[in-house]
Amino acid sequence: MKYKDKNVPEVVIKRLPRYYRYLGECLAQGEMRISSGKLSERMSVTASQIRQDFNYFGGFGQQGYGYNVEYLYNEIANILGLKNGYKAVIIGAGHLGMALANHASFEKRGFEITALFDVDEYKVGTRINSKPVIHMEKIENYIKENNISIAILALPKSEVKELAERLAEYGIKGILNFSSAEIKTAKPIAVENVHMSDSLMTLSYKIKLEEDEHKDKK
Amino acid sequence: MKYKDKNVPEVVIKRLPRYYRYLGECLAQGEMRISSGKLSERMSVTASQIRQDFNYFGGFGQQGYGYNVEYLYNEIANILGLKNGYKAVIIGAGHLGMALANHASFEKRGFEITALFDVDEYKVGTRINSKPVIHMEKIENYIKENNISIAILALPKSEVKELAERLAEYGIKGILNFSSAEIKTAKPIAVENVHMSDSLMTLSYKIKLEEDEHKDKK
DNA sequence: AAACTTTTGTTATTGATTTAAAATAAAGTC
DNA sequence: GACTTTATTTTAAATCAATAACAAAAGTTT
Repeated sequence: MKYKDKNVPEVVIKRLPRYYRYLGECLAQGEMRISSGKLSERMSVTASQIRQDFNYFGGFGQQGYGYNVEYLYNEIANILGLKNGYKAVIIGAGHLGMALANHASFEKRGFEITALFDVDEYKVGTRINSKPVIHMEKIENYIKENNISIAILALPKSEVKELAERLAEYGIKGILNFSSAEIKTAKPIAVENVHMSDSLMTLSYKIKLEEDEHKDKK
Repeated sequence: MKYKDKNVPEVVIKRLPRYYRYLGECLAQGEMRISSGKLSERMSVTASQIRQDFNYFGGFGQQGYGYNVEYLYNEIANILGLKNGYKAVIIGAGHLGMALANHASFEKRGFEITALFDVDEYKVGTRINSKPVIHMEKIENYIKENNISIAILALPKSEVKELAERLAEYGIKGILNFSSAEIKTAKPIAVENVHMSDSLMTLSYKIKLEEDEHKDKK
């Protein structure tokens, strides 16, 4: 049975990038092998969970030896599709779009950001981190002609909903959404949200909790 | 029993900002009351979950009536600590730091961003969205004198680990971390991570899954 | 104001995820 | 080369979270 049939829980998927990052570090430090126990210590998760997680995709380790770091690293990359060379565009060349265009880690993870899109005539025609800024009206053709899989949305909430619908029609496979808008398209596509202010609110809760606990002790 | 004693699951906390956003929209549209059923339809979660979630913090609704939108909205703000007026600084005045400084939603949610910090002499002394850019060497005093609770880290991974440790010592209560570094401080403080490239990897997985399912059908 | 409807708060049930334990296989050691 | 150790795989148990069910309370209708 291939892992595709196993219906891997979303929580497990969300842990994979973290494993991947850690293994990358191990690799950079020249470590050849690692056991679930060692990995567990460093990442402060249970060894049991690590083994279980990897087993959703078929065992990559060897009893008595552990996991071969490089092999495991590559396998996770495969699972995540990082070897597929997905191409992405950034929509919105404001501060956030620019920040994302300069964000090296996307390319480090195997994604290729080919262009930015904006409606601002002053920005169109310029380059950001060597990537061209193109006018929004050209996006349909661009996506179709260049086999773009991913749209990274760095624009205001108000414009996102309508745009997402169009992008799905143009054949975009997935959206990385930085706005606080909820995306739901007629043609269902993959969506991943990065709600920055949600994270700040969650942080706020944790701080408040900490403060309250302190107060109670008095 | 106060909700603080109930040990609310993290998953529930993470849903609160989303409820909060939705209720904000309802409020803006002048809706006075809403039932868990209605909210459930709009947000595509079960009504049961909504009621259960709110009940962790004590019932805010009334049988036969539903929830008063404004009251619930304010209660969630209280739970999340959004009324506490936490002050934050952004560390790193690069593209991302600038994007965050211009990101209106932080202030809309009750946080006050008072300054940015950087080591670049060309940036120090300027203003970004009317907030001063201050040299990093002044951060300790600034945090202590201005009662800063939150540090938003928008700088490279390599600098984050050492910095986080220092910030905890200076009395920072929570860190919103935009780098891929894992933060673990001697003095334990609240940390929330926004791993942008992790999200992209998760998205990649979903796209790949979709593509593979398509292939299998053939 | 009685009957009926709505809708919460709460308890019970089901399902998912995590942790632990047992079984197994490879690696290291003497 | 047999024996011990290490560490995975696999199965089972326990914990945690989501959903469903329902009694109680409030609102609505006649």
